[in-house]
Amino acid sequence: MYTISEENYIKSIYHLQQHNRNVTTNELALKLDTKPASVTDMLKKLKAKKLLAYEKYYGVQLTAEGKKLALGIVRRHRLWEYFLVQHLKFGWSEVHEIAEQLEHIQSPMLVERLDVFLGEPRFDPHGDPIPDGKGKMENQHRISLLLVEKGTHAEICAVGNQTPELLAMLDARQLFIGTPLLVKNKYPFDNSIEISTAAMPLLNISEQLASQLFVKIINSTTHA
Amino acid sequence: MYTISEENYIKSIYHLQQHNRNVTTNELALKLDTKPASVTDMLKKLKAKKLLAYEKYYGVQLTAEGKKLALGIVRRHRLWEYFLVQHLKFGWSEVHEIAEQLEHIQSPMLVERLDVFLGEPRFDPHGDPIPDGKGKMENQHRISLLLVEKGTHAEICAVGNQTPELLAMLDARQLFIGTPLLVKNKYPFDNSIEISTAAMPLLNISEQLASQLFVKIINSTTHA
DNA sequence: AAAATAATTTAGGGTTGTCTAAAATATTAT
DNA sequence: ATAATATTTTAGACAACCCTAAATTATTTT
Repeated sequence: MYTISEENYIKSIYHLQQHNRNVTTNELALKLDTKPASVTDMLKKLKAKKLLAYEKYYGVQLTAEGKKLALGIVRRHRLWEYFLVQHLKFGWSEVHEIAEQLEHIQSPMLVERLDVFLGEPRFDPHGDPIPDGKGKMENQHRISLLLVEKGTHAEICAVGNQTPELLAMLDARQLFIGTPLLVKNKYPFDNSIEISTAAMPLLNISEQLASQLFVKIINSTTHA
Repeated sequence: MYTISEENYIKSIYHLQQHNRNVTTNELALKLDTKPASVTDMLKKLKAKKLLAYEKYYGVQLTAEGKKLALGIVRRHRLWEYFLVQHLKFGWSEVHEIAEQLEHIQSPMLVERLDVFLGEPRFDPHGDPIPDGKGKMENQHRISLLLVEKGTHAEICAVGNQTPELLAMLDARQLFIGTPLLVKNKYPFDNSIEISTAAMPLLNISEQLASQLFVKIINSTTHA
């Protein structure tokens, strides 16, 4: 089994690898709130355990085994988030911190039973897909709100990051996973977007916010 | 906040204190599966944190603050056990190990919401009382099976320890928390007891086993 | 292509919690 | 009451994980 620290490194590398092909020491130190020197130490250790390929000065990638471990951690994290929101009635912005702890509980049987208890959900409360027992996950057909054309009906299905700042902003505007919306206008001046929802008839979304909002297109009236 | 190790020490001291007024270094080392020297080190640390009173060579007792912490840990442990058995369908003999990990998750809000979700249970699946948010717990009217007289109807309400050995034995005999039984005979030769249950019409219980089984008396026909 | 800068690693050290072996203290037996 | 034994503590060390400061390597600028 692996320590909590090791698991956190593997998870962070996995997430960073989604965007950048190659993960650097500094990125990792930033993400893990630690110092580059500490990262180097741990990378050597994880390399020895064959969880990642690490070439001095040239960054890191997960091995197949490392990726498998990462997906297991992500699975646990997202299942617990689902439990916290669905059954314990936490707000979706409050659960991340607690799930960070719960994801490290060691017991394969616990994870499988939790999954069954929850009804084998495919997406967590933030709209992120939950890997199954074999590490497979569904790829939701999602697109950044920035790219949606004027006149399109869509539904929020994920958020790009889970900082408290972003989540607080969405709460205030009553924008949640599953909220339907209509893109009423797009302003090239600042790339902001004007939408309307059931709760909010007119809402201006900044470029920065829109870039973090992912939607599923319901139908388009543009070409009518 | 406290480390997992610190919490484990406090919890073990609490449990040992239930039986022995004064807890010794060796007892603790045995219970925590560690060496006496390590225990001494930790006791000094916990004394400095005012969680216990510790006099060199003369054992340990928890302070009010230490006891409060211990009750908090016991509360978390037993709530999680309840969740694991009630909702995730674990056998009552499988949950201890997992609850040992879950009890260390840090989040007061999580505990309170879990409690509400579970329906604020007063007893865990082993029949042990669950402390409430203030550390209060109900004292079930329980008595060792050894002391029950012949002809008495009773119901199992707790087990004295949770070793896998004991729990496996109870499983095999289909003896669970809540199982009603009748004491048919007591044999002074070896202090064994003969009982009958719905599933098992005639069952001999050794002195060792009976001493670990606690029951609630339903009614007595002895004086008829 | 050399110099300046940025990123990364190494060296040496701290903390927590553990260990073994030896010393100190308490308890029990005679 | 002293000797033998059991318990507990101290001393010194180790592993995991983190740190700072200095050295090394890579990248960017000129």
